[in-house]
Amino acid sequence: MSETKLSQIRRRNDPTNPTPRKSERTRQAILDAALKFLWTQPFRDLTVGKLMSLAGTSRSSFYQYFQDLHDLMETLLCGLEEDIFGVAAPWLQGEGDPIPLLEETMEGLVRVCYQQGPILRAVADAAPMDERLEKAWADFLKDFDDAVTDRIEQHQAAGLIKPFDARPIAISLNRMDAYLLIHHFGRRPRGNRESVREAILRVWILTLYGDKPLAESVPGSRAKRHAKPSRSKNS
Amino acid sequence: MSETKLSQIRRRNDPTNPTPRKSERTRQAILDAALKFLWTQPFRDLTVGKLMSLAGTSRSSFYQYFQDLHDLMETLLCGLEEDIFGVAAPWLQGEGDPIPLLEETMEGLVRVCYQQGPILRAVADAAPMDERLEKAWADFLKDFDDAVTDRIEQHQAAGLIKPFDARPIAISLNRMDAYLLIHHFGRRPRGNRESVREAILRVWILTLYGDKPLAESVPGSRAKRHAKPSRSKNS
DNA sequence: TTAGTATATGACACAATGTCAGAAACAAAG
DNA sequence: CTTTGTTTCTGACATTGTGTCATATACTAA
Repeated sequence: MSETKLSQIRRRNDPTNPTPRKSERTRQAILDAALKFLWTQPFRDLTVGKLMSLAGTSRSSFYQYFQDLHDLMETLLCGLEEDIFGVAAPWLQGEGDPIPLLEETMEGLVRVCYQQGPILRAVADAAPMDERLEKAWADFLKDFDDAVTDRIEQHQAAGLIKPFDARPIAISLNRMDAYLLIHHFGRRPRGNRESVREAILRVWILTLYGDKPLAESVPGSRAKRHAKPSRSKNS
Repeated sequence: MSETKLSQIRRRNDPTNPTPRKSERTRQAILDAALKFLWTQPFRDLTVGKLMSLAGTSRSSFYQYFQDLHDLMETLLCGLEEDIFGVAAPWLQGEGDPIPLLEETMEGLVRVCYQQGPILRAVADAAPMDERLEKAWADFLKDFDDAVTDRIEQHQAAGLIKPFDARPIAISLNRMDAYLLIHHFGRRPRGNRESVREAILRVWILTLYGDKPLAESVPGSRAKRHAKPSRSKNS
């Protein structure tokens, strides 16, 4: 008996298995349904009932896969965190002239958040309602604060950035990013990718490398922009 | 009959009335109870039942005074907004050397939030759960973004601040303030007033007036602080 | 004291959660 | 194809919290 059972378990857990277990398909259906819902409605309107009717199974089966809605959000957050740290690698870890690296990183950040904005928004919305999720969200932010702080300090040691207390600046920049990305990409209709990217990039460069001569090689930035920039008071 | 009725109403609405109406006392008791609760517990644990048992009346009477918990939070937010705009006046509207004005404003901001931190935190926590409150909170933030943006642009016109796009910087600074104030003063035990004040002030001055020689007149800052500042990596 | 209004209360209907025992679907072995 | 053991799904239930309403109680001014 034990051999048989073990082989079943082995097969079942094999990720290359061509026919994934039913449970995996259902689980994915729930995640897809959640995403679909959050593209058009805020997290506060999501209930287990609505979600599962979207996913096409009964309400109670939700609890086979997730403890509750916040647990589900935590799952989505984990995926997002990987993606974001992936695209942030150039500036956080790359070598060479930091400004092109920063451009690449922000380009990627905007791309990822443009695609997954609702997750960002929904997690931020849901976090205060659940202790665990609140912790996960705080850690997520803190990981970025730490990474950015370290990078600033490295660049300061290398003379690329003026010596100031790095952490508050890192926090400031990260909170602005979070606000802008959630605000513009958190729900449909989404804001303009290019303008968000440019706004974020401009502030980072100005804040960190502002005393250096600005490279005009920013891809996508219009040719001349030396006059007082158009006041972007659109909230 | 109409005279009698009117005089009652007049008396009742007179704020200088030595014996305020019962309803006013109850209303205040509810607000006090809410504040007391929020000093020690997060908004997510607040229910109408708990609140009213703290306030000393029955659960259902809550609804005579507020539509729901979010409506109550909105009331608390309004009070806070007044206080904050009050203390922010020096830098936002004052005349003269901007750095002492900024110091005064940040001193006041920290003082007010030290005293009312839980309101700030609870409103921020509760906002995503209610459309109206979300709007009120967004407006609250936007009012600040607007005011700071205007002030930066005025100082830019006067040559006190270098010419850059003011709004993203204003947003960045405001979001950092919100984060730090909520993080350190949003619940007990609260963080250190002085260190928060210094951190915020440093970033604002560095960001806005960074190219100017720094006045060492910051009240409360220790005499010499020219070496690399102690890395404040305490989250 | 009383009349009339203001305030407070308990009972109710409703919505959503999370659990559980049993039903149904599935997949491997005979 | 059937059997058998396991996985997955489901409806019913108990629980918690909300907001409303008719009615009871407590005020206040005359």
